[in-house]
Amino acid sequence: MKWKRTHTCGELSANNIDENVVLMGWVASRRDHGGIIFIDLRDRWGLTQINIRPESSVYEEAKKLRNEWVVAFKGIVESRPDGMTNANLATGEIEVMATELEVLNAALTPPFNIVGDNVASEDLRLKYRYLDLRRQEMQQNLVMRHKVAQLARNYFSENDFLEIETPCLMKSTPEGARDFLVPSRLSRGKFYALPQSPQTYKQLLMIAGFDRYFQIVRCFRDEDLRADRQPEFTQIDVEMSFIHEEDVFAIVEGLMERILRETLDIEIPRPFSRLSYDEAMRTYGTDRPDRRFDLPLVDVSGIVKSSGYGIFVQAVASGKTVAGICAPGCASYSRKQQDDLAAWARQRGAAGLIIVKVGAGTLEGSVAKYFDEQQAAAMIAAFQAREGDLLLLCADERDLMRQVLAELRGEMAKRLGLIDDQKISLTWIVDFPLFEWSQERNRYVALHHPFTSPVAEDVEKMTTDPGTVRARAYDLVLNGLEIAGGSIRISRQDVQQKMFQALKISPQEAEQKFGFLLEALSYGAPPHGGIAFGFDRLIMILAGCQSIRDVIAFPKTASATSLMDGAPSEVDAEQLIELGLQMKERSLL
RNA sequence: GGGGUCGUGGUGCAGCUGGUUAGCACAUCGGCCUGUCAAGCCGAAGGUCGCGGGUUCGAGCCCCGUCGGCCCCGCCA
Repeated sequence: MKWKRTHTCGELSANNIDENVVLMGWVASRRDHGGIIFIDLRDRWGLTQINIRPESSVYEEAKKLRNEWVVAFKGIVESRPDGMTNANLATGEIEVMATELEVLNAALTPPFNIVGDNVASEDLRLKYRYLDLRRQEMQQNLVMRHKVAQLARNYFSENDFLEIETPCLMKSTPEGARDFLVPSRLSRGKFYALPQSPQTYKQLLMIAGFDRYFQIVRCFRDEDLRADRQPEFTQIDVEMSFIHEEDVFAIVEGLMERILRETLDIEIPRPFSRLSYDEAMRTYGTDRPDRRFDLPLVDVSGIVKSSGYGIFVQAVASGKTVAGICAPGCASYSRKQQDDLAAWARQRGAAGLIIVKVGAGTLEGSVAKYFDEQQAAAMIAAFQAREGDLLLLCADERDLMRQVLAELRGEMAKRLGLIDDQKISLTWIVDFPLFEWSQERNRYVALHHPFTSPVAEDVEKMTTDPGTVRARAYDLVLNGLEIAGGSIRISRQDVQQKMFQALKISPQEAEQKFGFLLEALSYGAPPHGGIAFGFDRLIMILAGCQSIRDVIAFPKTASATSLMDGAPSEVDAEQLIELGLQMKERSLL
């Protein structure tokens, strides 16, 4: 490299005219007119047009340049002739008249286009991730990610929080997600686990007196992937002492307010709306409703049980629920469209979908005749339906019904164009139950995690009636995605032990797995609580991406592999020997 | 573990109910062109259709298996 760069490719303007400059970057585009040659030089700050005239001493060499070559140009900033400016480019008023050129590195023709919208398939993008990341869209996503991370750091620091790092090699814990295990060489036969979250550490930091902690931290869960789930992901982890739920809400709302203002220039009303878990489940069928649109679930069991429609009557009699949503203006759906919807619902486990058209104050369609006038009016009132609407009804076990209708609600909103993608909807979900019955494990499991505090007056019921115990937990839902979740923690040892009991964790196991925490709780643990953000998901929404992979520099595929470097891979026999490990054929297990 | 979907020149896609030399766009290479900005025009090269097996006179197209990408269910406190 012969010269020192004087400017980036995004900063030259009319103010720099006549200056001698040195730019370095990648050839984004080459337009060879036979005489004059234009090169778009690209770096992460932008694009600058280089002008090479036939009389230039670098003309012959410039002819050889190809896309993605790395080059340095020395030249003079000139104003573009009238009518030749490019308003789409920050540097569009000027161009650099090349006087000297140094090729810093030639490049193979890339396997896909870096510029333009002919986007390659995702597996190819992942294999050549370093090329994919050159694309403007990906650069913008990672800039957004940095901005929000930086903003969060500043915000928490200004609010007197300390960023403290916690270990990546920790003790494996039962409950929750499957751990990634790391074999120990020094303690042969033993394993570390990578943290699913720094949950216990941040609680120990509270006990240590580091009131107001935060950390932007990598977490690991060895579970199957989704568009919004990676085996390693990042949390903004927060914990505070001597606080109540409201203190957490206030801090988080302040952060979200600032993030939305400074990234999307959106002002959001505070305080954020709140919805109890029960109400969310009743109204939307899910604990993370997308409230950018309405379309509520309406339980009409009470109305239909006295109708003449056998399916409904029997369903209600057998303890099932009949509920539905009202699809506005869909009465014009053809028989086929209706059948398709029913099939769609069956595919998701519902027994079917019963579809009723709404006329002028009446119900129409084959089912309508089973409803008398009064019942029909009650139905229409319940759904606040109008003529031309379509009622989509489901008769099933409550939880299944909710699951199906929640999905149907989202699907119909999409089809009807009810989702305003410019809109931001933030809702706190509160009043979660502490436990959830697990059919599979035949015991209660923690809905949130086993360190979540019960509501004080429910502590006694932890042993007698766990299903009714309320948790001091909360989630923050953004446009139907859970972006943060937290709780006030258990800070008393006796309550923590009750929790383990309720989860059928024996005192021995509790001692073995969580003895350190139980002991710590007995050395003066302050009341404390906090929250953790799914940082990648947050960025995904802010960047308008459909997948978390697009906001992670080097993500894994759906089968948790890295197509670029080939991880995971086999290791040398010697490495296994050192660790005291031996591979077994799957058939021998 | 299960379900769905995709896999065609370097890339993105098309390929009718299975039937002659598998199309298009971009990229690449060459030529022309002094003002373009994802330059333009002309021309060329480049694929046997992820892989294996099967059905058939004949398969990119049908069937079975397998590998890989993506989406979903289970799972993810």
